[in-house]
Amino acid sequence: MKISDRKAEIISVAAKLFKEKGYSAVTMRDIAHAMNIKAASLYNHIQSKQEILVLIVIAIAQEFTRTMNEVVHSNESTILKIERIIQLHIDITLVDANALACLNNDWMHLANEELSDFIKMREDYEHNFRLIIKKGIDAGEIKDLNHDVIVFSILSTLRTLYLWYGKKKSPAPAVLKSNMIQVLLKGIVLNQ
Amino acid sequence: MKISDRKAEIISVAAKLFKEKGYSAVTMRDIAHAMNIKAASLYNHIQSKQEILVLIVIAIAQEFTRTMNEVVHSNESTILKIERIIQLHIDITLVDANALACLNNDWMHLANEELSDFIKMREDYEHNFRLIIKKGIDAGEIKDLNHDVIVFSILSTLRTLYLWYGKKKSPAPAVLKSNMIQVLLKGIVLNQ
DNA sequence: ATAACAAACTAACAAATGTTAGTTTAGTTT
DNA sequence: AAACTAAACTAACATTTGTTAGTTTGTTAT
Repeated sequence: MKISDRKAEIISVAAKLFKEKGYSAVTMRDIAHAMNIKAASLYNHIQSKQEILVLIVIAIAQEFTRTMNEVVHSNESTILKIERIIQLHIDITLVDANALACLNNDWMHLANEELSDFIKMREDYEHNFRLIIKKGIDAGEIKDLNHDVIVFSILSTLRTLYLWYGKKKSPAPAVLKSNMIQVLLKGIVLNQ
Repeated sequence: MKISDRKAEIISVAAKLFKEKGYSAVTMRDIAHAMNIKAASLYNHIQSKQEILVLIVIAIAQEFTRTMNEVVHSNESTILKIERIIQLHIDITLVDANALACLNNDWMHLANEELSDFIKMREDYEHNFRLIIKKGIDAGEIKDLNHDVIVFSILSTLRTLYLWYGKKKSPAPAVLKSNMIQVLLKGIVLNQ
C-alpha cells in the first residue's frame, strides 16, 4: 500500500499544524484550509484523522527502534554508541522536526494496537539506552551515577532538540553534533 | 481575589487531566466527572475553561521568573547560579508536576494578554539563562561551546524532569540534585 | 467521442463541546 | 422559623467536529 504524493502532502501539512497546536486542537477543516481544499476532500486520500496521526508517529518510532537495535547490538565502545544515538536524533530532527513534535506530544492520542505498539517501542528504546549506560558503567567508561538521571538527561535533550534547532539550523549540523557530544558527555565546566 | 478550596481542587484535578491528554482533549465533562459532579456545576466556581488554564500556567511561570531574576542579579559564581536553577526546577517538579506539564505542553492555548505575557516570560527566562552562561564563559568558568547547545541541553533536561521523576520520586531529591549537577556540569565520562 | 478515474465540490449528519438559565438542596446565620 | 448562601442539579443552547453521501470537474486512456 503505497502512499500517494497528495496523501504525503496532507500528512506533512497536518504534522506542521499538529506541532503548533497539538493533535486535538487541529480540526480537519484546519488541515483542509491549509491545503486550500474542503475538509470532505481530504477523505479522498485518507481514511480518518487518526490515520494521519498513526502514519506520522509510527514511521518515526520505527526508525528510532531500528537504529537503536543496531547500536545496542554492536561491539563499539559505550562512548561511540552514545555518539551514534546523538547522531540519530540530530538526523531525524533535521529531516522531520514536525513529525518529531507529534511523536513527543501527541502519541497518547493513538489508539488500540498502535498505542500499545508505540508504548512498547518507547519502553524498549529507553530500556536499551539504559542498558548501554549500565554496560558503560560496568566497563569503567561512564561515571557511576544514578542511571535514570543519566538516561533522561541525555534523552530529554535529544528529544526536544526540535524545539530550538530546526528553525535556524545554526550551528551547522556537524558543529551541533560535536558540541552536543562535548556537553552531554564531558560537561560544561572548565576542569583546569 | 482569593481562590476557594473547591476552586483550587478543580484546578488541581484539571491539571492532572491536562497532563495526561493535553488541554484541548480534556472536556469540561471530563473534569466534572473526575470530581463526581456535572459539568455545569463547575461554573459555580470558575468562569471558563480558559481561566483554569491561565491559573495553572501563569502562577508557575511567575515563580520561575521571580527566582530567575533573583539568581541572575546575584553575585554568586556561575556554577552556583546554575545549581540554584537546577534546584528551582526540582522544587517545582516535586510540588506540582502536573502544572509543569501544562506549562510545557499547553501554553499555546492561552490567549490575548496571557499568551503574550507567557511568551515574554519564557523569552526572558531563556535570555537570562543564556546571560549566565555567557558570563560564565567570559569568566573562564564554563567551556566556550555554542551557547544554544549549552542553554537548551540544560533547560530541556530540567523542563522535562516531570516526565520521569515525580511518579516514583527516586532517587531522593537531594541525590537527584547532586547527580544532576554532576551530569549537567561535569558530564558522564570518566576522565581517568 | 467515450469511458474511466482521481480529486475536488456541496450538503448534511450525529455527536460532542463550552456555556447559560433557572431550579433544588442542604447547611448556616439572623 | 425565615432568610441567606454555597454548590449542586436538570435542561437546553449554539457551535464545532469528524465523517458520509452524492455530485461535479478536469485529465488521461481507449
